[in-house]
Amino acid sequence: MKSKITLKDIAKELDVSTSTVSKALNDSHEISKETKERIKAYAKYYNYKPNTLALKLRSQKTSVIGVIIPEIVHYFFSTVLRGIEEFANSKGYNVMVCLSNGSLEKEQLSMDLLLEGSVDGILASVTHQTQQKKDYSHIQQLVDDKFPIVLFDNVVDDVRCDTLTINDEGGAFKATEYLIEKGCRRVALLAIPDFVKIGSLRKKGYLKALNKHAIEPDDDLIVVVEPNDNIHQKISTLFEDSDNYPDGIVASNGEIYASTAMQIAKDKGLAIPEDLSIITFTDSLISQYSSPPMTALVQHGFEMGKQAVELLINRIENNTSEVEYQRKVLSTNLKIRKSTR
Amino acid sequence: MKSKITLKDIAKELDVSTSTVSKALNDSHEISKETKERIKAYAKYYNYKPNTLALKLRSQKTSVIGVIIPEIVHYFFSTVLRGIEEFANSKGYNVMVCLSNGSLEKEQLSMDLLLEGSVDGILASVTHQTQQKKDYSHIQQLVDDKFPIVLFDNVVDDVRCDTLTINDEGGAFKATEYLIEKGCRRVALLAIPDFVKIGSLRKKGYLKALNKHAIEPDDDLIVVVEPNDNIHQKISTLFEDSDNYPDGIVASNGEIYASTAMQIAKDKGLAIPEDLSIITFTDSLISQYSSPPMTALVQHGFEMGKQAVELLINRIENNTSEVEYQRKVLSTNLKIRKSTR
DNA sequence: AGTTACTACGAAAATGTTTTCGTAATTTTG
DNA sequence: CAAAATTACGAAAACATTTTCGTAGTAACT
Repeated sequence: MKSKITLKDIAKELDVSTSTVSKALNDSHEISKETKERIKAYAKYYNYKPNTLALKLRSQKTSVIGVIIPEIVHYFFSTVLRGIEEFANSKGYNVMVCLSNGSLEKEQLSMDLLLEGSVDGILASVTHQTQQKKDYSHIQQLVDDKFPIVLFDNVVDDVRCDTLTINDEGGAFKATEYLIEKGCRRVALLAIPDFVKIGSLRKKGYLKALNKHAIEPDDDLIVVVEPNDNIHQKISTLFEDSDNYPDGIVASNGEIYASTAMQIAKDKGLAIPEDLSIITFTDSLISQYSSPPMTALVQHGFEMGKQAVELLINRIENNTSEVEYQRKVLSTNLKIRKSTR
Repeated sequence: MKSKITLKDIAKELDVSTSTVSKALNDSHEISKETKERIKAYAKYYNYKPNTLALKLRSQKTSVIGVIIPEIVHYFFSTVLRGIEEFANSKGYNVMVCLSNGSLEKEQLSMDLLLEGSVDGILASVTHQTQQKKDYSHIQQLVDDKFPIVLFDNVVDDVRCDTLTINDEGGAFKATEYLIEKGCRRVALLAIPDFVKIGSLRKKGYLKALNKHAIEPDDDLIVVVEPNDNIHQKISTLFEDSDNYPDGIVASNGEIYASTAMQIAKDKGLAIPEDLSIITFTDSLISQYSSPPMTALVQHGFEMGKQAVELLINRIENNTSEVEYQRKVLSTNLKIRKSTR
């Protein structure tokens, strides 16, 4: 790589001091017009670019935001990342991504890495494993150090820091109630294990809706899909007894599950939405392009990314470490398609 | 944020020089065992972490790789990014992402940003707009400066640098030939405009396969979908004349198009795959979860990301600026599902 | 005893900036 | 015309490291 020209080079060549050059390029009033012009012309001619590393060291600011997410090949997370990138960029920040790939260990590693002064702040969605093991020490440590951090989507309550979530409970409630209002009486829930925060919240919303409409919850209608389960087999349990098929499904764990359920139902000869209505959490391309296209709870990922950055930059720039942390909740809305009556 | 302890702090407290502290922590033989132990103990107790920025400035190395991609909410690109992240991490690099969002201007901006010394090298897939305008000056400039850069997926040939692509021509050929061998005689192509490199290559492969099997190409069977087209309407032109329906479709522009075509065909009463076979480029969740699941050309995104990083790190670390650039091509393979006979 | 070698450390330079402060030279003011 | 103010610049510190080189003191060899 071609070595770059520095302030010192310019100074030597033009027989002035580096401070003069620096000031001239920064348009300081301390420097005479002629000198400024001379220096600027020279700098421009040799395509001088200040060394970012030096600037960062000097200012003790990296202008980089670290993002830690469990996965990237994932519609919701990539949408959030898009929001993060766009908004961060508009504020003069760059984005560094670290994928935890569902592993607590990698999550901790990433934090350590980012912490070693590479970023001004961290945006993170914790992995399921972290929640399962309830090991939040790496996050707690950041908070103790007053390092700017904002948790989004899958957050932990035990740590006092800014968080941004979607209204999981409300969304599940909304979806379930919609099905009930459309006449469903046996609404099943494809659930995420309770130890995952969003899992327990969505289940809560589901139960609340049943309760409001005086429908007795039926344990057989709640299928919890664990990490290593065979999805197809697990969901098939809903369709074992042909006298007791569900007439509605809320797939709180997303479209892959919803789609699988739809396929199983079709194979059993059920018509959708006539015999069975399905609503999925998270609205990606699968739900849009399945047949029939699925009614979905849309989570505004882009908006979430944007607002998360907003919170974070606020922490970073206003040194608001003493200010009470915020817990923001984004609402979801139901996008009605053809998988519901 | 809590201010961190520095070498100087330790030195002052322990009444030695900063160089001694530095050497002690780096286990230099110049320092006596007792002094080392004293210093290390102190450093550990106060959780000393060297300031990364200072290290980077000193070593003139950021250990960061910049990635510029057109989109992130995109199965293929996110998969590539996953490969990049994982492999880069294993080599001690972090990943900075910049999204060009399909705009040449943003692409240039991102390069400028990254160039200002924030990264050791750049990995980029150029946007369609860049190829359309044939403005490669920002890339050429990097190459002229001998800045490490590797282009992947959508590359430009006019610039002499390492590239990594999938075998677009071969893939399209393979897909088309497969359909012909299964008995299709009217194979349509959903095409990307010719100015996009991968678009012209895929079309070439398609035509080659027709030629090999002595099938006369029919312009009516080649539908070029331009950026602002109404996809549904454009693809529908294939199904205007019921006497001349295609019996095979190669969706070189991906699953959304394949899926739309499938929907249109179904609406026209065609059975898939009996009446119409469909193969899609890029294999994401849509093709897996559509009904029927689609036969697809799988592009090994993860592998591409990994190899791209490999090439780049090689350039960075071995100062191989004089070495001839490489053009690697990754093969694709056909994943047979239910959308083809 | 005189030379050499080694040990254990410190001073200073180097990475590339910005910024504070000091100061000649000039200009303005009363 | 002397004092004050302004202009235009440079020296040096600061950011936090690593590394080269120098050296005092001791140990080892001939």
